[in-house]
Amino acid sequence: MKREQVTIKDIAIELGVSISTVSRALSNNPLVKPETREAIQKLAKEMNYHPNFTALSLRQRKTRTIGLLIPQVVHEFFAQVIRGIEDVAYKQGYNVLISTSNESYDREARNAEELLNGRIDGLLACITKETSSIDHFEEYVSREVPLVFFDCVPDDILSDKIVIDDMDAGFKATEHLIKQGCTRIAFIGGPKALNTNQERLLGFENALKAYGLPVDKKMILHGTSGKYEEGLELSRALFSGDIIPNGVFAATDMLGIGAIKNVKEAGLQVPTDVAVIGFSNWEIGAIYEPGLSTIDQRGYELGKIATNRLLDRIHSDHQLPVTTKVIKTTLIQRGSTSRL
Amino acid sequence: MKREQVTIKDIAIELGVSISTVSRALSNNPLVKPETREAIQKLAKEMNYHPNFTALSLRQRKTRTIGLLIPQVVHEFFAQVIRGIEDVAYKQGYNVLISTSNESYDREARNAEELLNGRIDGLLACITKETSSIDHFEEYVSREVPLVFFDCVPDDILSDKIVIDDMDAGFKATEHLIKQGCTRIAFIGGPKALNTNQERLLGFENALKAYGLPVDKKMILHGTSGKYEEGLELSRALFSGDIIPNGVFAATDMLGIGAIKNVKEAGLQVPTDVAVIGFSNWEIGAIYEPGLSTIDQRGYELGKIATNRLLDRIHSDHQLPVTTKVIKTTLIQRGSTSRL
DNA sequence: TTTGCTTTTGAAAACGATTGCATTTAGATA
DNA sequence: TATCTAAATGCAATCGTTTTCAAAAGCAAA
Repeated sequence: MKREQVTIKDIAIELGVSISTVSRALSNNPLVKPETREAIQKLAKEMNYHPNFTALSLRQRKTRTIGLLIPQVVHEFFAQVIRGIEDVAYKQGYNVLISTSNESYDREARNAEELLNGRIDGLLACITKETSSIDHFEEYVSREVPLVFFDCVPDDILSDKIVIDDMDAGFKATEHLIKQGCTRIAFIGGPKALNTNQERLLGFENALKAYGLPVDKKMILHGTSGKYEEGLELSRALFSGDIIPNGVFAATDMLGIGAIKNVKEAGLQVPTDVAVIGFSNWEIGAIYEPGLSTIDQRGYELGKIATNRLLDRIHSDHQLPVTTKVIKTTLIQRGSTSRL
Repeated sequence: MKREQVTIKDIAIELGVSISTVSRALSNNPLVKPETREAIQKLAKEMNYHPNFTALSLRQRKTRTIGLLIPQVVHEFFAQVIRGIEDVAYKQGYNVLISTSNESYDREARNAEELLNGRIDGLLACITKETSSIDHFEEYVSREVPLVFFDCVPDDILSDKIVIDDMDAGFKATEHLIKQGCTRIAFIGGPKALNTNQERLLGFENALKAYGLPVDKKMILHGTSGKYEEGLELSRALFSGDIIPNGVFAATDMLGIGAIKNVKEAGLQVPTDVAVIGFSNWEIGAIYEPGLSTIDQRGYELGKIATNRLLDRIHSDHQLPVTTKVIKTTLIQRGSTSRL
C-alpha cells in the first residue's frame, strides 16, 4: 500500500510549481531561479525522493546496465572475472545483470534472447562448453548492440573478443616441465571441443616438438568436467599404461590436484618421480601439498579489459572496428614442479 | 545507428492497424480477430520483435528483477547462495541484479540507497562484517519495499531474516570434538563483532560447559579475515602458549586448514595429536589432506529459502508478518577429526 | 506607457508499452 | 432498408522522466 515512490510530480504539487521546474531544479539546470532550486532540492531530500530508474531508462533509451552471460558463478575464475567487471562498471556508474546458463546451451540461448529486450546497454558473454551454434548472438551483431566475448569465444562471429593466449600458456607450461627435466609428458584436459582446451593442447604439442620430444597420442587424455574426480580417473588411466609419464600438464588446477593425489596414492613422489603443472591459479593450488605450479589465468584483468572495451563501444557514437585482444599469462612455479 | 529496437508501433504501421490491436494480438487477447492476430504475430516474429522491458516495467510498475546485496562474489559460500537464488528466481521469471559491497560499509549503504530507485521489486541482503548502522535499510521498511536478510543479518530491523543456526552448529562441532576425545579445545574465529561468529563461539562455550570442560579465554582467538594465512597465525599463537590444545574448532574452513598446516609444521599429527574441525564445507576441505571435518552451511538452501520468502512478499497484496527462519546445519566428518 | 530584452516558468510531446472506453464495422433481424 | 447487436478496432490516458518550445514575468530603456 505504501510502496509508492515519491515522484517529481509530488514535489511539484507540494510546492505549487510545474513538473518541468522540479526536473530542472534537481538537475541543477541554471535556468531555474536559485531560491526555487534550493527549495525544491530541500524538499526532495526531505521527501526521500529517488528518481525513478525505469522512467529514466525509457526516456533516455539507455539503462546504465550491462549484461553478463556466463556458464556459472560457482567457479573461482568467473568470480575473479566478475570482480574485474564490477570494478570497472561501478566506477562508470553501470550495474551488472548476471545471467547464468548453468553450462546449458538452451539456457544460454534463452538468456541471450531475453537480454535483447532493451534492458541492457551491452553484453559481456562467455559461451558454454557445449555451445556450437551462435544464432542467438547474431541479432546483437545485426542490430549493433554492443557485445564483447571473453575467454570462451565463438570462432565465426564479427564481434570483439578478449581471450588469454592459451596456446602460449600451454607452451610455457610444457616447456617448464621440460626444463625441469621431464621427458615423458602427458596432457590431461577438458572437453575436446572446447577451444581454450584445444589451444592449450596445441601449445603442449608445439613445446614437445620444439624440444625434440615425441608426441604420443596415448599420453593425451580428455575429460568433460575438468574436476578433481576426473583428474583422479584420468591420472589412473595414464599411470596404468605401458609408458609411465614423469610430467603431467593438466588443463585445470583441479585436474592437476586430482592427478597429484593419484600419483601419491600410486606410491610415487611429486615432483621427484612426476612433476605436475595445472592451469588457472586457483587458491587451492597454493594451499595444497605440494603447492601446485600453474598458469595464472588473469580473470580479474580479463574482466576489466572486456568491460572497458564494452563501455567504449557503448559510448561511441560510431561503429568501432571489431578487435580481438589476446592476453599473455604468467607461470607460477610451486612445489609440484620444483625438481631442480 | 541501427541500434533501434523494433516496436509495437513499427508493426502497427507496417500492417496498417492500431497500436492497441498489435498489443492485444501479441498477448493473445481474444478481442482481436484470429486472422489479424496471426498476421501480427507472424510479422512480429519476422521483424524480430522483442517487447521493450523498460516500457513494460514502467507501465506495470514492476521490474521482475530482484536485487542481491552481498559483500563479495569471490567466495564459495556466496556463490552457492547465488545459485540457490538464481534457481528459484529464474523459475518464476525473475532476474537477479547483484550489487557487491566489497566488504565496505559505505559501498553497501550507497548500493542499498541506489536500489531504492524502483529498478528492483525486492531486495535480498547480507550485511558486511563492518556494518553497524542500518539506516540505509530503514526506508525499505517504511516504504514497505520487500526486503529479506540472510546469513549476516542486522539485529534491530523489522524485516524477514533467514539464518543458519550458528550457535547450534558451534555446539555440534565442539561436541563432536569432545566425543572424539578432545579435552583441551581451542576456538579460532573471525571478527569479534560479527554476529555469526559470536553465535558460533557461544555454541562452542555452551558445549564445553555442557560436557564439564573449562572455558579458557586464552584458548579463544579472533582474527579479521577468516583466511588461510590468518589460520596459520592464530594457530601459531595458540600452540606457543602454555596449554597445548588437542582440538581446534575453526569458524571457517580456511582458518581450519591454516590451523592444520601449522599443526603439521609443528611436528604434530592430525587428528591424533590435534583434531581440527572447520566451518562452511568448502570444496577444498574435501580435497585437502587430511580431509577437513566441517559444518555444512547450506548456502544453496539458504538462497532458495530467502528467495522464496522474498517472492512471496512481492506477490502478496497485503503486508505479511515478519519472520525469522533458522536453518539447521549438518556435520560432515572427515579425516581431520577421526580419532576413534 | 510602451517596447524590448532577459530571466524564469509551464505545457506538451516523447520514450514503448497496456487498457478502459468509445467508435466503427459487419452481420443478423425486423 | 432500417435497426440492433456483437465483434473488432482505435483513441487516449497512463507509468515518471526529460526537453523543446512557447509564454509569462520582471526590469530597463525609450
